[in-house]
Amino acid sequence: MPKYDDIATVLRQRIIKEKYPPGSLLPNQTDLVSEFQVSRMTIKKALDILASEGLISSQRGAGTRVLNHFWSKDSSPVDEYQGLSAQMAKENRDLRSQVISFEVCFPSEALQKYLTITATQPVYKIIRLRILEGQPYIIEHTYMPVDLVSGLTEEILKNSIYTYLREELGFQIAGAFRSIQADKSDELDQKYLHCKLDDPVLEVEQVVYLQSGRPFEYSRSRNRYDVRSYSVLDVKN
Amino acid sequence: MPKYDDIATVLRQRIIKEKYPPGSLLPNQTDLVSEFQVSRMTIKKALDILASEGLISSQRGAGTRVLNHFWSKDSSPVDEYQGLSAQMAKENRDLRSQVISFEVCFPSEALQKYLTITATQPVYKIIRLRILEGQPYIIEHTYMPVDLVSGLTEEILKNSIYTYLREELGFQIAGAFRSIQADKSDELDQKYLHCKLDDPVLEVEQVVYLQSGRPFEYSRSRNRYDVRSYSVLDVKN
DNA sequence: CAGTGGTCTAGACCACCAG
DNA sequence: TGGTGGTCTAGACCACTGG
Repeated sequence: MPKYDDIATVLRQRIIKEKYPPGSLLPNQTDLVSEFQVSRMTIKKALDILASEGLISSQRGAGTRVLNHFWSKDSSPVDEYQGLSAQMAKENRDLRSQVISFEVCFPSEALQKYLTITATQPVYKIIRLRILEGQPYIIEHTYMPVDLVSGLTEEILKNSIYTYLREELGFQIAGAFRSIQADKSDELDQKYLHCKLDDPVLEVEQVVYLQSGRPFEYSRSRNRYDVRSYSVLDVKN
Repeated sequence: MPKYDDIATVLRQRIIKEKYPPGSLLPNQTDLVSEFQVSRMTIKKALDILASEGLISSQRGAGTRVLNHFWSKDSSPVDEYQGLSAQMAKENRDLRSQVISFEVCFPSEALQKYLTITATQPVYKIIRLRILEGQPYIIEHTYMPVDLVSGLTEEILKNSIYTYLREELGFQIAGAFRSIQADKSDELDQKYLHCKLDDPVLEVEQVVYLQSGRPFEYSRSRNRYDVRSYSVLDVKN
């Protein structure tokens, strides 16, 4: 673990414990250099991490201040996605998956564009209902190219696709591009999420990329509107 | 402008023009050092920028690869918010604002928590309809502490609050915390956004912070579900 | 194993903000 | 004007990947 991560962790704790209270100035970078016995660039990197977490904000000439936050805990960060299973496991919550359908087909034109494949490269088409602590939670429509993601079984779908991809296939994920919108509920939503006819759904569309640069998943997650919201931190510079 | 920004701009252009095609390796960092005649740390910073934009992905031992994306342009990045006026002005789109109500009141308990103020500190309570190219677009419910944001007038509300805050009051914005959810439309939405009874809305809640660490705005933007979606780029490391 | 990217240093200069 | 953070260098060592 890099030094700047350790230093960021120490400083983060001080901010949380209000040793550096909201609105106050942090010690200047030269003082932090003396305290941690590292070079100033390393201190700067640690501060950059905290700034990207929205904890502090630095200004030339002035100093580095602790920001003063409220943040809601029941919102899921939209940019910390390692698969829903991993996210819920981290919070020790019981997540089950029910496979609604599991097929193979040729991709539509839109899907060809998303996954950068041709019309004749087959894709898995998976629909799963995710059940959180006994309550219907999300319907996921997932598409993956068969040549890339081989050997999927119902058994894997019932557990975690992402665990399989990481641990069995050695996938390394570079990131994802997501789009969030509201929609009217469709028949599937009503049947499985127990939405009422006029209930809206919150839909998250995503394309996920490997470190090789290849997209390997396109999915649409349809969330009950009353149980889930997404949060984003927007930090300048 | 820092050197790393210039270098990032040059490399970004090469990626866009496919001098470095999707999936290919970039020249290694030592080669880039020779080409640009800067130190390796500077090259690294330039590459970090491109990585944070989702254009490339680096791996120890292997190299730095160009990612292969498609991304939709009709989605608004959720983390590039300088106020709606500024955003639309940049795209040369005609945005008007109709003031639905403009009052002063004491804050609710929730609002006290969001804005870190007491029950007796008055706040502006503003409801505006934003009209894009003649079409009703968003209803914004905005709350700001009167002691911090002084001198608001209807005239300012009809144009851009953010321009006023930046240019007249000298506000420097550190960032914002947002939460996105779907909701059923209420009477105001139906009346002003011309939603049908069973149309959903996409709601973005946000608290915006100054560089001093103080929150100065809490707002809820209610968007017609069929005209707007938000996009997020999620990059690992 | 050679080659890659990640980290780190000890300085230096500069731009900016405050009093 | 003194103190702050932002940038930049020219090296160095290390961890990891791939053949």
